[in-house]
Amino acid sequence: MRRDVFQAIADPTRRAILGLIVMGAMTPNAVAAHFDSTRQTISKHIQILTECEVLIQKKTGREIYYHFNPEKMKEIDIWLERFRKMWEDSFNQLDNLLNNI
Amino acid sequence: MRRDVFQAIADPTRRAILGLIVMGAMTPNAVAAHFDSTRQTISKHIQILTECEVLIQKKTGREIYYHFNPEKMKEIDIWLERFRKMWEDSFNQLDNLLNNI
DNA sequence: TCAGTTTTTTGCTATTTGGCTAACCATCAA
DNA sequence: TTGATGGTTAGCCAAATAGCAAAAAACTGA
Repeated sequence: MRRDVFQAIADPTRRAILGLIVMGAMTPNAVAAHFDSTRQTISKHIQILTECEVLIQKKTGREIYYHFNPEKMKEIDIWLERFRKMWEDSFNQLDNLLNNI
Repeated sequence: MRRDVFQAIADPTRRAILGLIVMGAMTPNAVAAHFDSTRQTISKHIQILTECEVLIQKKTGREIYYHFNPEKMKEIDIWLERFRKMWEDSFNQLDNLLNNI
């Protein structure tokens, strides 16, 4: 069972969940209220996000608050690093120009 | 058939292909030489990357050179933007500290 | 034209995924 | 203790995915 951050953010629902939780820690029920899917389905998505540690759970009583973990998301940013220079590099823009002749 | 950049980079083989092609445009055969998979399988991966426009094909004779398209990859960078402040923000580091008490 | 090369397309598998319902724990408040 | 609430797990299904082998295109060069 491959469970890395890249696979985690491949699903649009999971990206939306991350977009919610980054605003502030939430319980699964609170998250599910924003979607049409059942609580069970959302719970599964949250579980996948937790398994690859992009979310961290903190139990308080019977409620579980899920927090966003910046460190894991950073991995994507780091991977993106070597590609980023392609759109920041002005030489590349010249290269694109030449290729489009 | 969902075909976006996020789904495209979910597969480790496709990430590796992108890592190769960003160094310089390549033909499918040249790409396949770097992997254990068959040429057909690599061709399919390249096709998926092309469908979501993270690769662009340029035919020269009977050879097809695949080029990296920075613009599409940029979409990931843009999506990441709102999360990025979480690991750049010094207040968040304080927040992490408080949560770990 | 014809043989050879490069690349894609076409089935065909096995596995994974995302979604559901129903059942199951754990905890809170009467 | 008992019912309600918060959350996960189990079992099932349809669709998508990744991989392969084999066939078909498309082009090159003799």
